[in-house]
Amino acid sequence: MPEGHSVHRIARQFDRNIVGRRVAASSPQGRFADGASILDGREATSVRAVGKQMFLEFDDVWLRVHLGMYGAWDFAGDIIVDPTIASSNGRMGQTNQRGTVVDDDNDEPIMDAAGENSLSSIGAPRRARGRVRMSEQTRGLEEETEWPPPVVGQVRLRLLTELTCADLRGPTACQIQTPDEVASTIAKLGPDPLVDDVVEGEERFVSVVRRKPTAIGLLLMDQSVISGIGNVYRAEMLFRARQNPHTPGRDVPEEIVRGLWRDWVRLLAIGVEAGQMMTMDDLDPQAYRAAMASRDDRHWVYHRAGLPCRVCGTSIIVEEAAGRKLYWCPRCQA
DNA sequence: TAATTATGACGAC
DNA sequence: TCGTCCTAATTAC
Repeated sequence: MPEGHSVHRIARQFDRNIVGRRVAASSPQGRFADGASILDGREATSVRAVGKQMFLEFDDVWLRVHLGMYGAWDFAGDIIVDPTIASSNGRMGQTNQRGTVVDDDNDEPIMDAAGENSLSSIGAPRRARGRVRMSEQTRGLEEETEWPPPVVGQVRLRLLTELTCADLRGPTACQIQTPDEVASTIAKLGPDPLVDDVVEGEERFVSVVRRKPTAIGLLLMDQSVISGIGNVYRAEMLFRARQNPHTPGRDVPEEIVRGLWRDWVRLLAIGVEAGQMMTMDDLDPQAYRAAMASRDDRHWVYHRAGLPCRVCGTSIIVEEAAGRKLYWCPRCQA
């Protein structure tokens, strides 16, 4: 599910609700029993997101989590909500003070603990009043009577504070790291606009891409070249730049490469604030609303194989590239 | 009930 | 380039 924007949002949830608190850690599923026992009873001291990975610090012990293709964190309990997170769903500038929801596949509907969806206030985040549960299945918050919440499905790791429960399932990576190991993991990653200086990041990205014979469509997905881009953003960014995915990096004009980086800076920031991958922001508001209303209609090319290109009408094509589906318009991106 | 799918990444050839 | 791992929802039969 997650590309970079989701991971930064999840890190903010940890910052609000877990950091600064002691946790009871367990592995209901059993596959992270050793790691959980190391974390159990410790206080979370900080959290970092870099690209698609999150690092949660417990003093000198770090937890590294990579959600992979279908990993997810579910939060339950009394949850302090980041006002900027809560202000998504087309209601930018408003603050839902009672609750929010984690990513579902494509967006994050907002509801509060009472099932309403229109609370608004500006200011510091407040604690949810009732006991609530956020999940992807329910797409909202619902009253929770049991505490701690019953374990549902394959929970690799459960972190429980007095108020909050965070359940991790399906991660592709979940491990304990030393500070050195964290540093080494991060050192292997390409620039992340929300972590690195954007000017330095641009230079790093441009110099690598402009040296490589590898197709630009592959380079954008390469986490050592640029952090946080996944299959959806890859396809959308290439369309926005009208770039052929097969052009070798070194043959892509420098200004286009710089444009790709700057587009990622913009899209990531928007994605983090909005809680969804907004890649059609250059559409006019009405067309945009119409596009967003339909679930299958919110991208330029992603998941649109066989459908007419929104710009030129040509059939969007899909091909397999390094085991992933690559969507693009053969005419606009000739 | 089984097959298919997914916004990822790794290691073996 | 292929197989493999991780999980759950959706679709097909």
